[in-house]
Amino acid sequence: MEMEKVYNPKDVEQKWYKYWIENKTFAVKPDSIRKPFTIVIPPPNVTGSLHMGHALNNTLQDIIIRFKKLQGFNTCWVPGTDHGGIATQNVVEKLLKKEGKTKYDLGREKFLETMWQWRVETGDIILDQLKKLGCGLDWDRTAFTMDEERSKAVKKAFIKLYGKGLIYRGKRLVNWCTRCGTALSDIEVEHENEKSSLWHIKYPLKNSDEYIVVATTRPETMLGDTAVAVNPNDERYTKLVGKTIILPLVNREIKIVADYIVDQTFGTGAVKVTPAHDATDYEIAKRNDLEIIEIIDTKGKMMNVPGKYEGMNVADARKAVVEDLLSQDLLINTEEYSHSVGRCYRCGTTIEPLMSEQWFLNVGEMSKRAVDAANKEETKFYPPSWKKPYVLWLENLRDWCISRQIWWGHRIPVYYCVDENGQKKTDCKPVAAFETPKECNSCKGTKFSQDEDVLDTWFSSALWPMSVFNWGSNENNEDLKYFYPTSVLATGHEILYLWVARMVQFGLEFMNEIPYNDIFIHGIVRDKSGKKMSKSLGNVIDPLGTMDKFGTDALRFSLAQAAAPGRDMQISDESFLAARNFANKIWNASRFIIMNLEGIGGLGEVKPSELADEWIIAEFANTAKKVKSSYESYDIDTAARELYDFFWTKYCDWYIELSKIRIMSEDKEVKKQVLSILVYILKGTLQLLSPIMPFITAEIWEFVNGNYELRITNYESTATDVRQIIAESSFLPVIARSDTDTAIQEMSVVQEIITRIRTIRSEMNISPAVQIEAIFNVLDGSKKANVQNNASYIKQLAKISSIKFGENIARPKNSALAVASGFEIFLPLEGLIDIEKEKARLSKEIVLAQQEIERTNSKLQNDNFVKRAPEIEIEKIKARLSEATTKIEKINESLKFLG
RNA sequence: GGGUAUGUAGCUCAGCGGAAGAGCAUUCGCCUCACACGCGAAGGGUCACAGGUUCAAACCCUGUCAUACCCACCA
Repeated sequence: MEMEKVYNPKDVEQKWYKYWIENKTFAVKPDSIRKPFTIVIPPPNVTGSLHMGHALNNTLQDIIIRFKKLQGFNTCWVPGTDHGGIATQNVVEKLLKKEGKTKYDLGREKFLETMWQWRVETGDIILDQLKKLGCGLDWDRTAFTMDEERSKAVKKAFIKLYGKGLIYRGKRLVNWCTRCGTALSDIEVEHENEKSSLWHIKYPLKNSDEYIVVATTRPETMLGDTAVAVNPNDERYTKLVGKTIILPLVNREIKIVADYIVDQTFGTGAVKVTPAHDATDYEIAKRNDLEIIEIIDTKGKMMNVPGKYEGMNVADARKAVVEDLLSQDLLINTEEYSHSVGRCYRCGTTIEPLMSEQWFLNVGEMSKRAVDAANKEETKFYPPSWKKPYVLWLENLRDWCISRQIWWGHRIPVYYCVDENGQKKTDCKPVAAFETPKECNSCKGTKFSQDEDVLDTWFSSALWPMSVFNWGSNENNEDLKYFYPTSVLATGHEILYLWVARMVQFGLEFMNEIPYNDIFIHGIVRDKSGKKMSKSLGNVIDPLGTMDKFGTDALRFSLAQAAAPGRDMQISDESFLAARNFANKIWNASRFIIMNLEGIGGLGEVKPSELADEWIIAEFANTAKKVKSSYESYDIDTAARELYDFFWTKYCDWYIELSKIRIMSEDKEVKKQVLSILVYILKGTLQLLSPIMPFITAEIWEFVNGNYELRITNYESTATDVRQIIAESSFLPVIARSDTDTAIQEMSVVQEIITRIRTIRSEMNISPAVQIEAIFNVLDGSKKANVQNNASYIKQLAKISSIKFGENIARPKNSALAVASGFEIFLPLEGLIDIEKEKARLSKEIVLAQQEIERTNSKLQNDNFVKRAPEIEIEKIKARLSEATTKIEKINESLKFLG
């Protein structure tokens, strides 16, 4: 079976993923010998289809999992999806709307049926797309936050917290989305700056001509004012505190109160207080024992207000109030003003703070424990800079509003004892339970109604690392014991608080143990111009399209290469193209080697026989070490770049080129010897690269091993005896050598010489077909042997016909000069040389050498440097100085010679 | 108001105490028996600015200025 000239990813990818699935390559069970390495996927919403953010997130996880597998860990990566609460309900509501229906037309039960049906039809799309990405997930463990097992976990967690008294119900000021018709938690509100106005309004004092001026961005809420507040230290208002105001338009009597929170410098220093619709005002009201009047209902309409305004929506009410104030001469001025407005993170509607009866979770103790864990480095951040904001957030956390007034989600498992008419019996205590209770504990009644609300979708997400291992049905099961705590959580920073922090809190609460040791925070994928990708901007790049066009490995490589921990990245076709070219380079280098394996009767031992061999083995050892430690610390970008550089520049451009002399050799043993090394380095590199580019490396691996007939064409499950590239503990041993540095140093001398000759060839426009002669005038005898021994390299790569060595050789006529690493190299170029060009070239080199002399001299003349710098450093500088001096000397001689 | 990052070649980014690097783009030469998705070579940078520490700073410290994101009870 021949390899194609250009790598064609499509067939290869399909074949291999199918093979992995059919052979259960990623299926895993607890194992008493091997250590586990576990990741739970950040479950994408069932609404979603794969976007670049998912592609990045899952590529990184897959890289980590595959690397750990190679290292010998029993790796487990659990897939799944999130029911996505409000977001998902909104999608289905929109579909209904197209048919001209609302969820109320269907009713709760029918609507949920529709939702489930829709979920069954579309919910797994994203999982299939993850397969296309090549993710090594254990599909047998696929979980869904609303499946039976996960639902059990949710109920169990709720009941436990309820039993501890940490969950309570209360009427509080909450964030309300009038469109979604539900309360939201504090972090589900997104703040955005918006241009608006600051209205200055006169509030007349009772029985007086005096008035106090308040400034507000929400004039319509004045209808619900129950006080005006000033700062107790504000001398302007000291004598007004305690006085009564007649609230305009409403004619209610309200008091002027003093409260420290009022900023004297803002506006007029006097604040109207609307406790029912503003968080600050609510606190002022609590401190000052003020009445709370609700004037906006859950639909965003005015209520409990003078008839004229009753039923108006907020925006209309604002206009009306402003007009009325104006006509009564109570509006002093309107200032342009920009302030931040809260919006629903799911639909963008302006949030209305209002009083509502909700379920809350007291998170005080859990937060403290999470902070402790972070401070003790039990949860460790990559990069560490995320720790501080994380801790700060936890420390200032308020109780979590966990109830939502939607239908899609986990219904709150609280049951109320009701009478014949379905009315709640106030004397009987509500019960939290897995199922409807049989009998009321206090009145022995048998009729119950379940709480109408559902839980915040993030409540079930917070249980994910436990619930996927069936914590819900059995706390002591083997999987949970073995895989929990998981090893690392990889995610973008946008859900650090929403999800990551809460998993830690719940993990500590229920398992008494953090859910993961490492928190790997990666950046956000941006477009070419640095903008966040979004549908509305029309700048999204579809990863599926990218995979089709450039190949999955190319997509993965370009994401990996850009994924420095914590940093956002810009992605475009150019980066995919570069990665695709890399894949093709790997393919062709491998193809070249594989072609040459034919007929050599197997490979031999890896035994270096000359400098290039020593050198590439040394370089590979260095690369392998760096790459492994980079994977280890989630510096995936570094690993990718190291491999790219090593493979392309060192392996292909130098080693393969140098090996060609021996590959073409008539002597079979010589050929075999060099191919053994070529294959060893190739296989080693493929393995190190396989976490990032699993498909192409797997395919080539089989070709190299000569297994491709078996594996690729009819790989039926019987072929399991052949070790795959991604088998556990299959890292090839890295040959470390004691003389690593010597080989690298000696090689660099040869490389420098080759490069300098090539430069001359290029600048003198000498066709590659023309072989030229080189004369080496040895300046530094210690380097002679090395270069002489490797003269064939110079001949091969610099296209030199013959090399002469000598001492005190004068520059031949019409020759070009290169001074490098202890040699003066003359290239006789009779009829080819352009004397003027040569002069210009040499003059330029002199300038550079001159600068070098100045730099090094000034250092050596600095007493402090000579006294305090380490010996090695001083030696280096001296060497540089002498090299530059020789160079100038030699070039000057030549210039004189040229006339 | 507080916090966190980031400012290095035209673009995307590495480097984080001892001579400024890569890829793409540009220019020149090559269809060299693996690859034109390629090979060889060249040009291109007061490493945001100002101080400081150090024999030595793109790298450490301080401040300033940009940019991005996050948090906050900006009426």
